[in-house]
Amino acid sequence: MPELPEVETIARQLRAALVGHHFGRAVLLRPDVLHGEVRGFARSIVDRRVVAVDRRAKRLIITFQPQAQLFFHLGMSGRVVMENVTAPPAKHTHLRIAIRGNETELRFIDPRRFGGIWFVTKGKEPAGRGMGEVGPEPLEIKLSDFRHLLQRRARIKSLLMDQRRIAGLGNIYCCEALHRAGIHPLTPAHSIDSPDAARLLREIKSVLRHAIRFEGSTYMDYRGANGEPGSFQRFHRVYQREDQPCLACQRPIERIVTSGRSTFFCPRCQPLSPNL
DNA sequence: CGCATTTCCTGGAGGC
DNA sequence: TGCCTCCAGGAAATGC
Repeated sequence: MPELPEVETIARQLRAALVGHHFGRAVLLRPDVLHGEVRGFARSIVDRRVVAVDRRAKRLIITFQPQAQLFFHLGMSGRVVMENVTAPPAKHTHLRIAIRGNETELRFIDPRRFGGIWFVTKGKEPAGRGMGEVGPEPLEIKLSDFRHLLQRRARIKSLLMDQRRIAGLGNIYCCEALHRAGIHPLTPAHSIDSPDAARLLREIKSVLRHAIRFEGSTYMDYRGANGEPGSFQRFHRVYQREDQPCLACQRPIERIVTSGRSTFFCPRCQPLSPNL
């Protein structure tokens, strides 16, 4: 489940591998993963020089000359990896792009196909499922703006998961940040007081930076662009730890479902205020 | 407005 | 061993 730290890791690795290089031949094995200006895609990108690789929200953006971009959304099981051209492609490899004068190629692999690729030119914005409007970056948002975000009735976990409000957080890092901040996931956002809001934002930033340092969390599918798993799962305090003791207080971690998602928390460290 | 439900999709887990 | 069913889950559409 690639969230902000996982996509950031892939972006950094791809940046090192791609910037300054030219795309070679592209082979789209599964055309329905490609959106945007689909017509003539392979012809459009061949021989173009990559000038930047960025991340915005959970999206990976490859920019190349002149005036064209590839957006990747990895969904649940998507991977973007650099592999040797002679290595047999994994099952569910949907796109391969050769790199000129290089033995590695870029491969997009996505078994569950919740992810996708968007190709746009002339500064146009991609649109459609997975490419909707997204809120501010959590590592850049100011405390005053974050406080403003919390002025709604929604439960804090649902709000943090809503990409239109704040970008890049998914199930893992929402659960982890809420535990570290001592806030119950079902707390109405507007009832979080000012010091707790500051604490929550601090913990969000801290857990994201820490996770980036450890190249993300690999629970099942996630791999970096170099094929290596992340190791931040070692530091998970609640995610996927149902019935295991809280690392702070020993109470068993509980799992509930909210907004259709598994949500893990410690009932002692994250009490739900009874007067709500 | 906010939340639950459904849809997309596959691999893995559990039942028998 | 193998078949079947169920389930997770990011995002968005739909219903209440």
